[in-house]
Amino acid sequence: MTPRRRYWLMKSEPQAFSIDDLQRVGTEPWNGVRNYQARNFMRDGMRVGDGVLFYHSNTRIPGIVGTATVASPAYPDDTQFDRKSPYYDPKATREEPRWQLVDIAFERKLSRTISLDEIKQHADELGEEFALIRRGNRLSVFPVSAAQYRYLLSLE
DNA sequence: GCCAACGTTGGC
DNA sequence: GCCAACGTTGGC
Repeated sequence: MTPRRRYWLMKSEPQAFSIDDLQRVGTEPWNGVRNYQARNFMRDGMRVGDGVLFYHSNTRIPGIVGTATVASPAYPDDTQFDRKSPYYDPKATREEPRWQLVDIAFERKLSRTISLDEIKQHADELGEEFALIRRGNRLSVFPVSAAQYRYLLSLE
């Protein structure tokens, strides 16, 4: 039996890597995640074909700008071994990698940004537990329910 | 194992 | 650029 598709939200700073960048390259290793909870979601929760809401953070109008899909199982993030990378982790070794990632494939760009501001106005429909609008939440990768995924895209 | 210091995230 | 929130580190 095919497992039910899961859904995720992934944040990226557009000046570092934007939805347009993803559209250009098609598929991208989601490197640089250095938070254990976010890593665990990628390593233990994600499966090929899962749906991803692509979110622009730390920008003039933060919000959801496109969709993508999980395109690979989790595998070690190469940047942890690279001394020249800003993501280099001296405690990680090839034998015992610490950080994992998945590949993300472009699906589509939304016709408009569904802004954080707008998302907050729909807090009731999304539920209190929706991680994006919980106070102080800084996770860059987290699960979204199928209902939340559908609802957010229905705002487009 | 506690917790102060420090670093990062990300909205504003 | 500010700063609240909060995860991580490391001394003890």
